[in-house]
Amino acid sequence: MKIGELAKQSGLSTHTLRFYEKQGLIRASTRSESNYRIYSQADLSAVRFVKRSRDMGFSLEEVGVFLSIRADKPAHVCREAKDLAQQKIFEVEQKIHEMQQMLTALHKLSDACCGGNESAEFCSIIEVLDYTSVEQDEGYSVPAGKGKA
Amino acid sequence: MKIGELAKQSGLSTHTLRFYEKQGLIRASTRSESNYRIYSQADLSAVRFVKRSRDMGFSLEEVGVFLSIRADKPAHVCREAKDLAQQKIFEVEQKIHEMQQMLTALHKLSDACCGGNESAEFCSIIEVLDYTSVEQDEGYSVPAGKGKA
DNA sequence: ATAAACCTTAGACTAGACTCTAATGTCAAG
DNA sequence: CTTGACATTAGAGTCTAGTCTAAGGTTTAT
Ligand SMILES: [Zn+2]
Ligand SMILES: [Zn+2]
Ligand SMILES: [Zn+2]
Ligand SMILES: [Zn+2]
Repeated sequence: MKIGELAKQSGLSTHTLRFYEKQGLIRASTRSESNYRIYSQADLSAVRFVKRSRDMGFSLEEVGVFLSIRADKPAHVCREAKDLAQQKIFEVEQKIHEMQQMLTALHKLSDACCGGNESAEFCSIIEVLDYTSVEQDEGYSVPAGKGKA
Repeated sequence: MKIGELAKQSGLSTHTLRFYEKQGLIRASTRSESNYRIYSQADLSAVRFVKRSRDMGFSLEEVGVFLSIRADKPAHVCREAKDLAQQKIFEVEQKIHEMQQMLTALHKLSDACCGGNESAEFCSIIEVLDYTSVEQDEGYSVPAGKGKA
């Protein structure tokens, strides 16, 4: 099949497929007389392998490592693959944690504000973003802010 | 204070502060005779406002909106600020959800593999990444894979 | 007076993963 | 035979948020 068909079958764009080739990830097993890329079913499998890996959060570089393991399994050991997976689990957990921290802060921010069409003069969101625990030399004092504003 | 001092006080680099200025976010209220940026306490507050907003996940563009609300509160309404906050909450929740999906998939991937120093010939990680629900025309069948490999 | 430490500018570079363009060649259908 | 869809290449552009460099000017301390 040609690149357009592979794009359809894999859910990636032709641009992306050529880009992956340039990155050394996947290449067509043959070329036509007119130099068109001709892909086999095995090529399609490889592309899907790449896509699945990407969907799990692996970078293109990491996918490259998986591909080279896949290309010559006896030359590699399980540990190589598992290390990558566990490293990725760690990274994703870290990011989830960061985002959950953000989310907590954002909820506090949002909940304090009425969200109405009134002037933002006493808007709690701006106040909270503005608040500095130790504010000196400014004659500025943090508003009490009991209600939503 | 000069930019180096502001950097210390705010926890941002001088590079970043000049970059923020170029982005139209914060500028020194005055310049010295020798054209050095001279920042006031109010400038420091603004920079901290920016930093806090960034830490909550807002983009520089969004921070710019917050800053303009902050700069002229009566000209704005609470809804503007709250919309931004809620939109961000939505985005962060989306991302957390995606990452949790990834995490589930990654755990499945990782748990199936022994992680040992044996050949990756039957490595479950490669197998799982390779698996395609509907695989035809290839004489290829998905391995049973009961054990960790 | 001279070195260290600071400041200035414009602009280039980084990462990651695409995404698109231009200029040209090829192929199938009407 | 021409039109339109598809293909080729090298290389440039996009996005975000910095990060760094070069080539110089200024301030402070010794
Ligand atoms: Zn409000
Ligand atoms: Zn309000
Ligand atoms: Zn394994
Ligand atoms: Zn194993």
